[in-house]
Amino acid sequence: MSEPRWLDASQQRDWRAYVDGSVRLTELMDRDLKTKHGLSVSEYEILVRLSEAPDHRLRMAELAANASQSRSRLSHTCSRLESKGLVKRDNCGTDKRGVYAQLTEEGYAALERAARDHVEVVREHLIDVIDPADLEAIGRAFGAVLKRLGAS
Amino acid sequence: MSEPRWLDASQQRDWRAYVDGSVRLTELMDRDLKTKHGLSVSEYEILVRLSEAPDHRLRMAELAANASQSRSRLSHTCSRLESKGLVKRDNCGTDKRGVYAQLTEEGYAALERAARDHVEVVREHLIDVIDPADLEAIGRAFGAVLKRLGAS
DNA sequence: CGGGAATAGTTGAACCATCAACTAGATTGT
DNA sequence: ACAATCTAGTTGATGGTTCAACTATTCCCG
Repeated sequence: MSEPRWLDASQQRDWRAYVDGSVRLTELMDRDLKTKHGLSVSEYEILVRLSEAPDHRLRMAELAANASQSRSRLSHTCSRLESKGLVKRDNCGTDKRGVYAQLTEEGYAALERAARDHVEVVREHLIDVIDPADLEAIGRAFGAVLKRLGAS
Repeated sequence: MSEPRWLDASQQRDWRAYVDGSVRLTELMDRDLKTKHGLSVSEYEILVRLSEAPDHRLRMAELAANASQSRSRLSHTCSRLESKGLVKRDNCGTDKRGVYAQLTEEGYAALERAARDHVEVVREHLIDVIDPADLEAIGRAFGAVLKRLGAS
């Protein structure tokens, strides 16, 4: 039960800016995707990961890890996406427990449309308003965070 | 309907690291606060803002803006906090529509306990694992994001 | 003053995430 | 081979968030 090592004033300020800014930014992206394309951020993320996978398909567990979602959440989200016709499930031949999530043509098209708008929002509210060197710093920093988290 | 200005490879990598890292980090903080102190991040944020206000109280609207929450969400969250005895509502004399959210003694004590653990998590998973200059960059960058968002 | 517009805050319903419990198939050890 | 255990994925209940609708009060202005 040692004394906590409090943040100093400048750390406090920077941390607070990050918390507030990222909350507001996520909110904005969420509303934007939802109103213009009927997708939540987590649905969007799923589509992105699938689109980057070979044959546009991934095993559920891999997809969950990839998109930083719990398996349960992925299952629900995937059902929603399936009922919208953007994804379909196939079962895996080699492992009868296994399920592939497969991006449909329609899903790919929806993603392409959404991505165009999305990248514009990301530029307009983050990338174009900060110093390029600061974006690199952000990448470095959160890369380190991921490495730290992965190790635990 | 112009061509979207896609991100280049390095922007893409940095942006992705940020998205993944911040999702995972928030998740971690959430679970930590919830298991150790029975508080969600948004409840915690409310307590923090109140603790920083004069007399430990704020008008609902101001508190909502401060904590980047919708009024509706604040209303619900506040009710929960109230039923836990951490906050109480007082109505405002000068504006009969107005309501003050007031941090209770118990609420302040709970916050103090939670903050000790919380700062440790933030250090261990972000501040202590990144370059101090990168933290400053993060602060600068998200400060700019907030400024951009505030202007819209 | 008085009536319309704006503001403060709450409420309930629908929606999404989380957690624990569950089914079914694979793996391991003896 | 077979029981114990582990992994893949789903499901349903619970609780938090969002959205639209609502009440009550204040502000604005002719």
